[in-house]
Amino acid sequence: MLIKQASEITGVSPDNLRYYERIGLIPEVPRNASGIRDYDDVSLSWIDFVMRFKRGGMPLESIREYVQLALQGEETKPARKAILMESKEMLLEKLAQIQESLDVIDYKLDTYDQKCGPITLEMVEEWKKQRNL
Amino acid sequence: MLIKQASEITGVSPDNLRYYERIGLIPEVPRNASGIRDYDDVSLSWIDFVMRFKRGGMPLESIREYVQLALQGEETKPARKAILMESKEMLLEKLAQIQESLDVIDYKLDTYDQKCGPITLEMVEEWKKQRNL
DNA sequence: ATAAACCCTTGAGTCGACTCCAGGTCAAGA
DNA sequence: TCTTGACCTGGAGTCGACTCAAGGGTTTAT
Repeated sequence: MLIKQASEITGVSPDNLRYYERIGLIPEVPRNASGIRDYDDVSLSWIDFVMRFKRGGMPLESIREYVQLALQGEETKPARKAILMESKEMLLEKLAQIQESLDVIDYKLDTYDQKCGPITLEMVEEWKKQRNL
Repeated sequence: MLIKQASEITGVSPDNLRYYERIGLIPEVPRNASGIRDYDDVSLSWIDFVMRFKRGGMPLESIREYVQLALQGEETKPARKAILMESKEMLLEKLAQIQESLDVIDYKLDTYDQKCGPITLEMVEEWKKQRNL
């Protein structure tokens, strides 16, 4: 399968697919006789795997590290497990922060008619009270 | 309160506080007679407010837009409400994506001893089955 | 056999979000 | 008074993650 089709399936631009391969974020894709990339199911599943982490907000460097370890074989399992556990922590943290942002938004939306203006001293007091400061 | 203390309270570096003010992400902070920033509760609550959005992953430009509207008064309420609702959508989307990343990680961790190696064709098949592809 | 629509690599450019620096002001203590 | 340390501005530099462009090869349809 050519890069264009792989791009349509994965939603990643051809330029980006080549870029990700260049920096080792995804393993090298098989080539045909003329050196043109020929994506197969394995290539696609790597992209799918990697993009889930990327969309979760993980830095490409961490994902790259994981992928490179995976390509090196069995003896890198402990290192990979460590990365996964670290990443999980990071994502849980992110989840909590997004939840906090959502809380602020819902608060603003709920009390929209009263509270959407510039912040005033009274609002600050109310704010503090709500957070026990 | 001097910038250093404001920095300690908010966890945002002084350089960054000045930068955020420069780009209009937070409103101008009051100054003392010699032109030195003098943070008060209102300044701090703006920073707190803005940082919640930022930590949620919202682009600074969107936050800036909201803050600038809020500074312009009552007649910008509808626009601000729209931004909040848009942001909420975006954050919910992010939440879902992070949840997906976490699912992948948990899957990998659960079946660690069997599945942590390079991706194989059998794994691709299992993968597809699990996602009904 | 020529054009159109793909593909390739390498390297440069862009953009958001910092981060640092030079050169200068100001306030408090020895 | 002089040093020390924290502050100021404006601008340049950095970094991650793209994104584009130049220059060239290949395959397919007409």
